[in-house]
Amino acid sequence: MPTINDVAKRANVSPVTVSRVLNGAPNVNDMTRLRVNRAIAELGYVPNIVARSLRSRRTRSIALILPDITNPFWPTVARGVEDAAQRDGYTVLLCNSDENAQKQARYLEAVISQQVDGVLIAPANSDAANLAPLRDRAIPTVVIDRRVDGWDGDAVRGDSVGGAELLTRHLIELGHRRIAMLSGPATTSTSQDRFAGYQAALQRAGIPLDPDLVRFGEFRQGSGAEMTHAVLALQPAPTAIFAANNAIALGAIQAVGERGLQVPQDVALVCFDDVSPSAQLFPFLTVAEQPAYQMGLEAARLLFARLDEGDAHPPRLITLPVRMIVRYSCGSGRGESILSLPLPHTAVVAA
Amino acid sequence: MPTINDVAKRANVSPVTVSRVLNGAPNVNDMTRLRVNRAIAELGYVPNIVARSLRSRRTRSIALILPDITNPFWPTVARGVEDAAQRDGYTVLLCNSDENAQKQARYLEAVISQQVDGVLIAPANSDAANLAPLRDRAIPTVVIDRRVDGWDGDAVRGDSVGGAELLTRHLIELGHRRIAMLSGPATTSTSQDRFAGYQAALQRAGIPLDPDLVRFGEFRQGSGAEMTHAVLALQPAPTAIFAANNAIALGAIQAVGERGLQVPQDVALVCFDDVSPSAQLFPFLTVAEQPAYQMGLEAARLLFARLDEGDAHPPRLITLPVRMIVRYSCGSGRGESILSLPLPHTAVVAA
DNA sequence: TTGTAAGCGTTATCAT
DNA sequence: ATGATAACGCTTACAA
Repeated sequence: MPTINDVAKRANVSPVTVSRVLNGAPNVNDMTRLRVNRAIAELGYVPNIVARSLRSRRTRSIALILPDITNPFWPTVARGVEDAAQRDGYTVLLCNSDENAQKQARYLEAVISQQVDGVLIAPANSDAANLAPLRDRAIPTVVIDRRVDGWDGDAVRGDSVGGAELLTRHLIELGHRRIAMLSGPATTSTSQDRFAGYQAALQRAGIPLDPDLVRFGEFRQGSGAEMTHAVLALQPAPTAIFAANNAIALGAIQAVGERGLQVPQDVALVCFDDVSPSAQLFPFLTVAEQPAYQMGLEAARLLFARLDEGDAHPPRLITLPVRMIVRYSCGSGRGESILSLPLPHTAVVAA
Repeated sequence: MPTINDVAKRANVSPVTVSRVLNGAPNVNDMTRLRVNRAIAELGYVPNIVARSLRSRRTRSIALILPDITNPFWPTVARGVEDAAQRDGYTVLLCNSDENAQKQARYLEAVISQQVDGVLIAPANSDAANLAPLRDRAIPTVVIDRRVDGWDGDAVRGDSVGGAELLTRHLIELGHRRIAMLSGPATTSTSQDRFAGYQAALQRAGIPLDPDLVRFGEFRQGSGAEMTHAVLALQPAPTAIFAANNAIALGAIQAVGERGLQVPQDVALVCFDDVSPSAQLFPFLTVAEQPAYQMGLEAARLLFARLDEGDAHPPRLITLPVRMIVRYSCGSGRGESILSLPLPHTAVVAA
């Protein structure tokens, strides 16, 4: 592996000059720059980022810590982050915490050890203690998708409360009164907020909350199936289900099928997050779609801005609008129509 | 950020001794080790991997370069890699080449620059020139899922030919004679091999190959939909479709629906790779499932073995068996039965 | 069992 | 516009 010194010798300059060329410093003679670039090409030289980072104390890398890489929502967020990072010349370390606070803690230590310049994290739960290693070292951090109690730093979230309220209201308007709410862990803010929206919609419609119809589990298909079986066994059973995310909704569809019933004929279903990429295949599934790609993009931008500016600005919170996509099929069941509504009572808020 | 020197001072030892404790060297006095560990804990010291890597010339990181992170097949592979890596204390850099040779080249340069110890790659195409930077620098590499012409290094693949033949034969046994083959880029070996298996099955059944029924596009839903529309517009139209991967199959389902038809009533469909996690939702879809998780696991193990052994062993090729899952529904369409067949003529081959 | 010295490849700083 | 020097934090090699 050729080093900067090899390049310097071949170009008859000092290593410092090569470094200047590599970093696009303005004060380099055009001829010199040419010679250096030729030497770089001839040797197939690639800078050693490890050495650069050690000296410059910046790695131009960020960590992206996600709770579940097998849920298509998160890879979409990741692509937004990647695209933003690529534009700014940052490398993304993608970590999968598996919704597990311990695994998340291990990854945090790992990426601190890797000297990442900043961290994007969708935390496994809303306990700020889990983020202490970041705060202690003053590592710029943007929290994605979820609230963390007592943490006031940069954050990007979808409007969980508003979206949940809208979905629930939709079911109510269709005539449903026994609506089950199948949610993720009670310790995540998205579970809490979507439950709050559900509760608000019921209250506004004068429908009493039946605690039996509210379940907290995991944001996974298996958990969704279990919870669905549980609520469908109730007497009387709910006529509609609100799934707090796409994986839970898939579990619901599965469980409904296992009981010899069908969505939407026998049980109505709505959910948060789209079930992409196969969304078109469920023309009956009304969803509150969060702009996943944009969420990643905005979060990364926020982080890069913070890395540039330091603590000049106060923390920023970006709340992204959620749009409800009402899908319904007509006639034979093969028709497809998508009705897309902008959410009136949400907006991008800079706090 | 405390350094190894801070720890050394607090524990009244030299930095070298701290380094020994960190790396689990055997020749350290128990009392000393205790003092050092206490100092580490008290200071909240985390080793600087950048400095360690610069000196030791090993980063304990590997790159995983995948063609499409939004296809659930690849995240599953990634989880296998991650799990193997975590066990061996390696960090995985996940890169998404987007099936794009240029983007792949940029990522290769980036991870070389990052000094990764090794690379796992599912190459965007079968041209060995794309992997030259790895070969030139003698960076241990394992090629996943796809062949690279003229590259003889470690590799892990599924049995594309056998799986394709099995799927095609299945359709033939169901009575189909006009079977469309919708594939990915002709430059990827998986497209080529699956086409070869398709061809072999037709030939064995004495069915002439109709070039109009064979299409090469991209491994994406959109491409699958386009190709489906194209072949369904033929006169006479095919009665069955073999999709070369899950995304193409989803596109086929979509396009069939858009034409007012249904799978499997109007058009039969089989595909390579499962459409997980929504597999249960398509109880009609017969697939050739590659063991994605295991593929990642084996590939990582192969790489770690290579990193340990150097070039002691000749290149190893692991071909993983593909299992065909025949799904069929009875009666109302809600029944689910899965018939799983081990593939008789495939095996793990160590070459 | 522990320590000293040197150096990994780059860039910050200061000088010319 | 270019160069000399030192330093980033750690581990290797050697010494005690």
